[in-house]
Amino acid sequence: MNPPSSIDKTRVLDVKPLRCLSPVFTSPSDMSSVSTPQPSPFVCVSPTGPFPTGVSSFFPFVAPNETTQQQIPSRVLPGRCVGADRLAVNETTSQQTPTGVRPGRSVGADGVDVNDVQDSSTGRKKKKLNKPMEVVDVEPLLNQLIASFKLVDLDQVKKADGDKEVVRRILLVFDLFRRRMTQIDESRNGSGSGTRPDLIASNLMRKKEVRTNQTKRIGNVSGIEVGDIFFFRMELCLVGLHSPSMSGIDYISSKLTIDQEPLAVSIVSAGGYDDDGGGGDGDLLVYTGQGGVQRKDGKMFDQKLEGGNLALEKSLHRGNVVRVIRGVRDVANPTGKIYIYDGLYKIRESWVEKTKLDCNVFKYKLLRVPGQPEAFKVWKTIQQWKDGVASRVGVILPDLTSGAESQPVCLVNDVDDEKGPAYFTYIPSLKYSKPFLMPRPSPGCHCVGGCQPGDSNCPCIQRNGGFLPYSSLGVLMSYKTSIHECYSACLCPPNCRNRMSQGGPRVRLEVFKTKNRGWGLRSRDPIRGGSFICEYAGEVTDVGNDSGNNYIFDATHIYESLEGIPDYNDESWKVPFPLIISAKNGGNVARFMNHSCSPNVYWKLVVRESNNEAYYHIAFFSIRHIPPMQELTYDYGIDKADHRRKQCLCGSLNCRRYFY
DNA sequence: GGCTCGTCAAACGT
DNA sequence: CACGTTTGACGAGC
Repeated sequence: MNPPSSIDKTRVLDVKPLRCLSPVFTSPSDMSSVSTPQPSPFVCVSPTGPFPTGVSSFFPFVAPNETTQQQIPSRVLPGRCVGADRLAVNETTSQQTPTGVRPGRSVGADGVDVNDVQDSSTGRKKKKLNKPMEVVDVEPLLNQLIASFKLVDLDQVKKADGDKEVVRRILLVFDLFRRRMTQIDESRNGSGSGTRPDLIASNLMRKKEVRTNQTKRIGNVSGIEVGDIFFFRMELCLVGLHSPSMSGIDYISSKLTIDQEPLAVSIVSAGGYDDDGGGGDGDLLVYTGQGGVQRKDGKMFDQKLEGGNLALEKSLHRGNVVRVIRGVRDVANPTGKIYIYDGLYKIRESWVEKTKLDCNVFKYKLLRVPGQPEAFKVWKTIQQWKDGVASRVGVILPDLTSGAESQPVCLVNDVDDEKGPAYFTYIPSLKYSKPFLMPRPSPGCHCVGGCQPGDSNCPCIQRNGGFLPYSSLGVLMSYKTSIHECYSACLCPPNCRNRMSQGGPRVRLEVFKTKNRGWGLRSRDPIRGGSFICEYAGEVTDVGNDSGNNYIFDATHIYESLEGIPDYNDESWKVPFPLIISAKNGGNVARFMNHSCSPNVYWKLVVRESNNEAYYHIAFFSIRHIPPMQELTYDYGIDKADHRRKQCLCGSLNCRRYFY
């Protein structure tokens, strides 16, 4: 490890990173620079088509109830059928067992109803007093997501055998839908009602046959790479990596194999039994067979050679490979687990062991097939760095922010001998010379204990359409174009949930030297889909023709993205002025994020309002779950002027070949 | 096909 | 915070 004092940052090499942006004003003539902001209604520059002002082509996350429709009368929600189409989240349980409702579940006037939305014209509250107050009509929402991600009527081939694109879109729809249901649930019941949004989402998707890789196969599953991570068992089911919702062993039924023998296809090692994760390189796994435990009373008995145990035995004798999914505890969410696809293993031997309680259990020793990309091993290595057991090669600086961020950001180069990027000043946030003036003053909240979901009186929640935009885990749940965070006029503490982008990165990021794209950004910690990563810090500038500036974020670029969030295309453009940020002289980790045509990160507009001033910030969020050490990239968008483009080296299948 | 059963969930409460 | 409680979905097997 190099002590920071040994590095003279002013003497590091000045190498231009491969991220040359040419900011160009494409704004209409009535737009002026930041220095003289117009207190006029927001101008929506639509990049994709002539949308009428204020009307988006797609807006999936409108709460489909009457009040919302009144607020947006021009918006018709197709396929909406009150009654038959309705999904009852709590309806069945509360009606079937009206006396057996658990505490915490809102069954009446307690809690805050979703439909309890402020009427903007009268200022009065409207409350839907119909009996099924607990019913949330979420199915149309899912239908819209399925449509917008082109998953309607998947053909039989795709259902049986998927590809990377289908897998990605299915996982995206699952997580977007699940997060939105979590948001609705929290707003009604505070910390949540106990319903399982993950189960509801997967159940509905299964009914609609929005799933893939249904054909069980031995070996890798198309569209899923070794090292991919998952946060729910249901995600494994939907993409065909491991189909049982709970059981640890997946196998092909004896009816479906040629010689009537069951064959194992995948196992989940998640700590339910006394498995041995194996020391050393992490390519060994001693797996315990299933059964032998009575779930009701915890009694133990002998395991039997049937079901998954028999399938593993048969796979051993045939020498078949088995997919291994390793479950680890999620440090960021101790009640949850992360499932890592660790690739193919071969069963080497099996035996029967006596447990402490004198019961027989089956044991299977599995060895990882060599030549596969590292997956679980990466996790082990990172843990060893953390524990100080293993030292890291190529560390140039342990923290290039010099303490400006709460999490240190390591500077690493294990590729060549370059000693670091060009000198710059680390500033953690965006600098404005002048705020944007609001046409009307915007009050701060009085949530001394932090904004709480379901508090319909909180002005910050109202500005976000009646919902807190972030979950308790800090995951983005809102689909609105812009997020309105609490700011200086608010009485809530700095750790308020609605200040997510103000605390800097929460994961341990590192700036590293890529093989062919200059410096890049990645995370040592796993990142859940929808997590805040960092903002784009720098100085707001109106200099759009500084060709020597390689560190520019330009919100006036066209951001079209098929794999992004549905309303990513149009509504993100509601910046009231052409926002261009220069991070040339000063910036944060975001200035190192490279472009990709198939990115894993996207940005949203975060508005911080204080009385009649507004500050617009660019906040980056993960599009999907990102395994540790995978490079973080976003789509730089397209410059309409079509000049100064650079050759793109992102390497994705749908690469546009250039970026700006 | 309907039914039962068992299963290395996930969230919340204590 | 490790453990129990609660509510579950899925597929195998009958």
